[in-house]
Amino acid sequence: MRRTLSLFNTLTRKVEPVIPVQEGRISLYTCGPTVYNYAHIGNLRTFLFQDLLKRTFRTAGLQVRHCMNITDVEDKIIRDSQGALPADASNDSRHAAMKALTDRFTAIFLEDLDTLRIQKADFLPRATAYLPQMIRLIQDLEAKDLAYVREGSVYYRIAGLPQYGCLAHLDREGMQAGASVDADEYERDSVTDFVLWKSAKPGEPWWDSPWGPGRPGWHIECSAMGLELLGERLDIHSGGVDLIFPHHENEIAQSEGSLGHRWVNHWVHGEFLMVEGQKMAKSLGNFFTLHDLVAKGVDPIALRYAIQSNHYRKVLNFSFEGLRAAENSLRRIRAFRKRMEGEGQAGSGPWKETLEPLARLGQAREIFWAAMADDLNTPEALAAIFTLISDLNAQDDHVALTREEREEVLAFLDETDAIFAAWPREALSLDAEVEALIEARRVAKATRNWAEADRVRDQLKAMGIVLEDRKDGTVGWRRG
RNA sequence: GGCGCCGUAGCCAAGUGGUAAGGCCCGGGACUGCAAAUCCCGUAUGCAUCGGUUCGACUCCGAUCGGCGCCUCCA
Repeated sequence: MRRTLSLFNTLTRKVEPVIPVQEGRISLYTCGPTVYNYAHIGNLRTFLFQDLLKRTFRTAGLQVRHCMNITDVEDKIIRDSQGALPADASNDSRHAAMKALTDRFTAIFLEDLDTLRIQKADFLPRATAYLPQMIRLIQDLEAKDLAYVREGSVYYRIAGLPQYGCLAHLDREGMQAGASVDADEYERDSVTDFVLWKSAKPGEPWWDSPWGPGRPGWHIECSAMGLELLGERLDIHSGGVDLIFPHHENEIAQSEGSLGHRWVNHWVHGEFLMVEGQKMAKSLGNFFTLHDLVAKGVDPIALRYAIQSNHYRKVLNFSFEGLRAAENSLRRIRAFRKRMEGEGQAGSGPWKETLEPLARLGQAREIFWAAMADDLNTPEALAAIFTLISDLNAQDDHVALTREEREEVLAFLDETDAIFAAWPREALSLDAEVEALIEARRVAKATRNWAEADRVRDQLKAMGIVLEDRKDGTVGWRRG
């Protein structure tokens, strides 16, 4: 079945249902990384939120065409890649140096996505592969008198677009007051006009263009690639809140200036992440990349859960205590899954409120989806899972669920895991060594050799296998 | 100066006009050889503060205090 989801739209500042332009198919553009360094957990929060968004739509029965750009030409990339080159280095060698840096960090970024079980976009275009499209778009804006040339650079004339400021909800006067003047862009008609094409300065890699050697401005790549790969009417465009202005406002100016009509229906932005109550900053020593945390022994999936269990539009305070809570919460869900995979134990007397497990499950599923459909309310959706677990655990203690009921519950866990990717089905088989140890412990226990039984149990625990003795004498296990 | 957000138990957090979901942690009990897992019981007379509206407010309005964001590169 296909469900309709609602999301907060930055354009209107209201939660609105997402009605795809093409029924059942969502086009999604998300602003990707600038690949000049390791992604930090703040960046990754945004990508994790977008993964949640995408997986929720897919699990809700919609197709999603997702495009995420890889920004591989930009000031910081140039700064970090050109330092070792001589002043008279050729343009080819400058490009090669830039590409070496961006190739390296693109690969690392893609690994990070895998580590966090973030599904890769259907399109991952690199900006440098779309120069012709960007140049064409700028020419089109020029033809429409929305762009002008100054000394080899091209600027967007925001005075030409009435709706400029609609996304950030800024009026022109307010912008004038706050705008600062970039020293080397003083030649613009208005300080709030932004650059579409930057003329090359000495020491920078460049491309040929109708305006001479230069490189694209930051905003133009998203418009050009979004238009090229997803089309003239996008359902959703997303990024971090910091991109609302100027980046997304400028994307709207470029795309809608060229198209002459609305480009994106739903703008969705994820909030920031703080660390232990403070803004994340290298100077505060609280700046973490995924690699830093993994090196500290953090389970990346616990990080995924810690981030996704908070609402995406609220500032998230990352902490190691929160990470621990996430690990423990996951343990509870996974233990429940394991229990449902096994058989029920003999009941121990009457239970005060016998449930109809399938009805209870259906109720949990509805609450879960109502919460997710309401602007991705993950705290409430997860609460529906936890109360279900609590009720069914209690039920199963007294009147064991049938095999069929257990399978239905597992199907719901699969369904929710398709979104959260944190409690997957795991291989039921164990390797021979573990099997042998479990048997050795069973024998020791049967002969009341408690010391040996405990020793083997500890040994297994060190190997990541936790044993659980059941009432009927059998022994269960789980990874922990 | 302009625009906007947030303040709910030790920690995280939902709710947003009808009398406080959920998770983590913690205490007591059951089960167990001991554990683990699980179950049962308990844990905010109160939702930053002070006023107001209302039969009734954590939820609406106003003020105050505290924290944060954007207006400039930034997830």
